[in-house]
Amino acid sequence: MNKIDTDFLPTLVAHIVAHARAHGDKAPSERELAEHFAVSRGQVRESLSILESMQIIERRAKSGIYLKPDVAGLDSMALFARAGVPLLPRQIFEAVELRKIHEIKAAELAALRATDDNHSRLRDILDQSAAQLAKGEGLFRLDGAFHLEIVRATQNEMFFKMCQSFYAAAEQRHAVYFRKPERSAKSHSEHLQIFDALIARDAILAQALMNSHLGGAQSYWTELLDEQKAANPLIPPVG
Amino acid sequence: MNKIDTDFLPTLVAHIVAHARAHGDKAPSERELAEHFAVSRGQVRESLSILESMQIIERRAKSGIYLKPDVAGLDSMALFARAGVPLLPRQIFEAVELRKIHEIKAAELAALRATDDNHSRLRDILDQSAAQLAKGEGLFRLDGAFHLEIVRATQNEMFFKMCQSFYAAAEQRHAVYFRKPERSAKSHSEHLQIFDALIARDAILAQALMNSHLGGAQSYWTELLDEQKAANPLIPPVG
DNA sequence: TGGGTTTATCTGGTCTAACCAGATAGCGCG
DNA sequence: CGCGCTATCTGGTTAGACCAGATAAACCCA
Repeated sequence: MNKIDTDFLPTLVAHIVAHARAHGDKAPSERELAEHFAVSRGQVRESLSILESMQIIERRAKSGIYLKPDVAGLDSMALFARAGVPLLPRQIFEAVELRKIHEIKAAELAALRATDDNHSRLRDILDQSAAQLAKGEGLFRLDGAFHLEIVRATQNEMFFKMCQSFYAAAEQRHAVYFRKPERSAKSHSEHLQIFDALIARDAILAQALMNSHLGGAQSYWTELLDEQKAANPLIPPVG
Repeated sequence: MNKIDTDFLPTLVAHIVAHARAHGDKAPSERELAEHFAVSRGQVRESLSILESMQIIERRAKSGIYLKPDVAGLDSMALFARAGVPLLPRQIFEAVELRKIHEIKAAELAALRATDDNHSRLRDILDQSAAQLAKGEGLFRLDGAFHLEIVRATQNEMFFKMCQSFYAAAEQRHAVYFRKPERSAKSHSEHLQIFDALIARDAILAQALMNSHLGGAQSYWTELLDEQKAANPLIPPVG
């Protein structure tokens, strides 16, 4: 029973969100949370202080804990994803847009700066992807790995960490996306093209290829969100 | 004595960093920290859990608290800045590069999406800047405000929050930069040009102007870091 | 019945005092 | 000198208590 379980935070978030939805943004009290999860109040307070630092909740002295309605940070998004809390369409749109901005530039920089090590890591991922496709399985994790490896090749650690959060937050959605086999195949062939551009150190081409590669994904999400909006104009207020 | 003072975290970080520097990455024990800051161990643990969630420290059960040597996150950078802990040259380089990537794209999107409200906010800032310059004072905060307002005009909240962290982390360095009056004047005139491009909704021009505007800053930092490196090849290991 | 006031309860904020068990270092023995 | 034992330290975790402001329920008066 060492330390607090690493997935206690997501569980806590899920619980708080569920409760807050039904009680006007108000979360259960610290004492209630402690009892519910069978831990001490101290443990709960530690976790809550993290959530507060992420701007997910607000603690009003002597009043209660309130779920903030406008979560937009990178880390908090990833946490919500792990907690299984759906994001607002607006948040997905913003995240997809940001991801595109980042990765297009990453492709350019990667073409210029990638080391042999970066190249071989990318090649490995592509090989695994090919094998996966041959077995009739979707890409999913390998897709994310490929994209992140490109960001790593920019040699900018901060860049890499930021993009990691994007993928952490989008994991579930990507899993859904890659359920259709033809998407995996298309993605893979585009990855191969991008890889060639990186090897050739053609920054312009790499950038352009990444642009169209991600453009497909972006329009996919845009259309999906439009459909959802049309089908259900009442958007649930999701932190 | 409500809650924990909002600047307790920076103070704690500064203390931990100072101690860890001298003791091989090892921070004082929780009990020592509690005594030093005259608070209970619970308070210390709450703060430490936040630092751990930011990847600034590592808590090894029954062993101690260790300062992580490779802090690269956005929030942690901002916290270090508030704590007065200098960043590694590499981190500054990375942050400056990322900031440039973000803001160039922001200028483009802002040209396309800025509302009348965004325009008038920008105009206000420029007016204040002109007044400040007329009084012979440097820009500094108004420079950051202008840049952030452009990001806000992209209508992408997540984008805005991310860039806020950049400025929080860079505040001190910007203060130094703008000590030279001619830099404020140059910056202001470039801001005016960018503003005109935004009003004209010329995304291409806005992007290009922002590129050269930030290019100046980037080369400034690059040169400065090169000088430092030449003068002191021994780079202090700064979280 | 309506409105204002009193009161009892709840809540976060904070502290103290423990216990546990593994990590760690110091000591002593061989 | 090196090995092993032991006392100490450390984070992890809990229980219980007190404070004072926020909150809402109960109450009372007009």
